[in-house]
Amino acid sequence: MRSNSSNIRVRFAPSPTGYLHIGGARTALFNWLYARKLGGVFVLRIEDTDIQRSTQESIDAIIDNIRWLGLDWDEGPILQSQRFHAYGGYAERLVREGKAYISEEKKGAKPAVILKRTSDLIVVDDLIHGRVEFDPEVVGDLVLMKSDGTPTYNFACVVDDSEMCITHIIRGDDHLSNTPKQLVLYRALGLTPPQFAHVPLILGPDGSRLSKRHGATAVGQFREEGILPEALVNFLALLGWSPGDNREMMTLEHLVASFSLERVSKKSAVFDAKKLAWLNMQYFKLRPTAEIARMALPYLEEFGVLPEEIPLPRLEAVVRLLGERFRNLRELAEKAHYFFTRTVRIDDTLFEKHLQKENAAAAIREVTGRMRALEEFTPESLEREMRAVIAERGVKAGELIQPVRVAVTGRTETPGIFETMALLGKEAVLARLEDALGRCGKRAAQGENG
RNA sequence: GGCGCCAUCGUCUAGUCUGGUCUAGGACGCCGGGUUCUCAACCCGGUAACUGGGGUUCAAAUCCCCAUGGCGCUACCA
Repeated sequence: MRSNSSNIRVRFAPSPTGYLHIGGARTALFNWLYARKLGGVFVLRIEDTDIQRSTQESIDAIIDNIRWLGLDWDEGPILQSQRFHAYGGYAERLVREGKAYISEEKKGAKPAVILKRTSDLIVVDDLIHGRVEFDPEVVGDLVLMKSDGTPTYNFACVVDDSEMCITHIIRGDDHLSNTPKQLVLYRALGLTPPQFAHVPLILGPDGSRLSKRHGATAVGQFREEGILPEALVNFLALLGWSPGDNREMMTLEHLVASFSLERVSKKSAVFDAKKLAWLNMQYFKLRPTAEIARMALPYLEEFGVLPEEIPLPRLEAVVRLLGERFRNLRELAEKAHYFFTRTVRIDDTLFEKHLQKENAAAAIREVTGRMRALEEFTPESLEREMRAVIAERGVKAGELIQPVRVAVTGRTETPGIFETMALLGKEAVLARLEDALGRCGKRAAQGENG
């Protein structure tokens, strides 16, 4: 546990009924930033009172992803299910004091404990929204303990937050309507409520609350795509908050230094995947090549390249050559895998367009010959030979380079062709050029016969 | 339906509290140009917003009211 200079205590309390969501991650981040900024304590509490839907797998995944984001906690994880004993006493006390009553016996089930309604105006003093008033009638009678003997969410939440001495509850806007219920509970229990800060929701591009139908929404999915944690954290921080000085790229340290609840927006924010992609690219620029190469290894597998067929130094050279041509690791693998395969596949339309053109075969045949004679297979020597052929035939550079690019890589967009071929190596380049020439010949023969 | 929250470029936002310096700034995206063997990256340029209507005021993106719209909550789920 780290030393704390304030008595601020915040918590992140996910319910383990699924994976860690983008919205949850941002709530966790804001809580963490607040605690770290003010020297407070960050508590991780797992709200697993819904035993039907809560799973251990989900708990593990949530914890794993919080760590991956670079966040840590000072206390917990505390499982609510381990605290079932704590709630009954409070409920009994409220009954004893005449503030709650026991529901009518339903056959076969235990009676529920229900808090009687109050008539006092309920005022939420929200750190982000300011003063919000609620008619106590919207709360009505409140179930505390359900017929199955477990506490309701709002009751467990209040008891836990109080016992854990939580001073600030930072959570999603969707809970603002829950707050009057909790306030009523604090009042009934004679407890001082914590400060509330309701942060805006994260929306999908269509303006409705972000959900699965908008595509990737779980932290784990972004992780799998090859999004860097620092990029995701940075992006999330900018959703509903800004430093106010036009800064875009910020590390966790920067965020801690400049974070404040006063600068959190009231307006919900639309998740912009393109901006995330851009940020991710920016962060890739800051990562050492060797590190990126190591991270890319498993992604190459998805393209049928076995990790043992990938010498790390060679992969590093590929990553270096790729430069800024990828926005996530999956994209990197997609643009790198042809460096590791024996042959390339060129689909018909591509072949048609670039290799069936007038004189393409003849030109390729000529460069192939020149390359075969090359002692040194370097970007310089390759460029020299290619340029010679280009000059000789009086064509534009692209007219030779594009067909060669397609023949050698199977795609129209690659890093510089000379560097690409040099890295591919003489043997592979010649083999691929000859494959292409063979296919040209076959096509030509077919054309003549048919 | 009831209750609540919110409202600046397509998007994230600065500016609103403490009216004038805002002919509204930055970023992503998009469009155009440069560079160039393609694609990126990079550099230059451009596009584009104060939801509407009433007030208050010498002055309103900023304060007030109403309307409209969007979202959220309306469980013995969390």
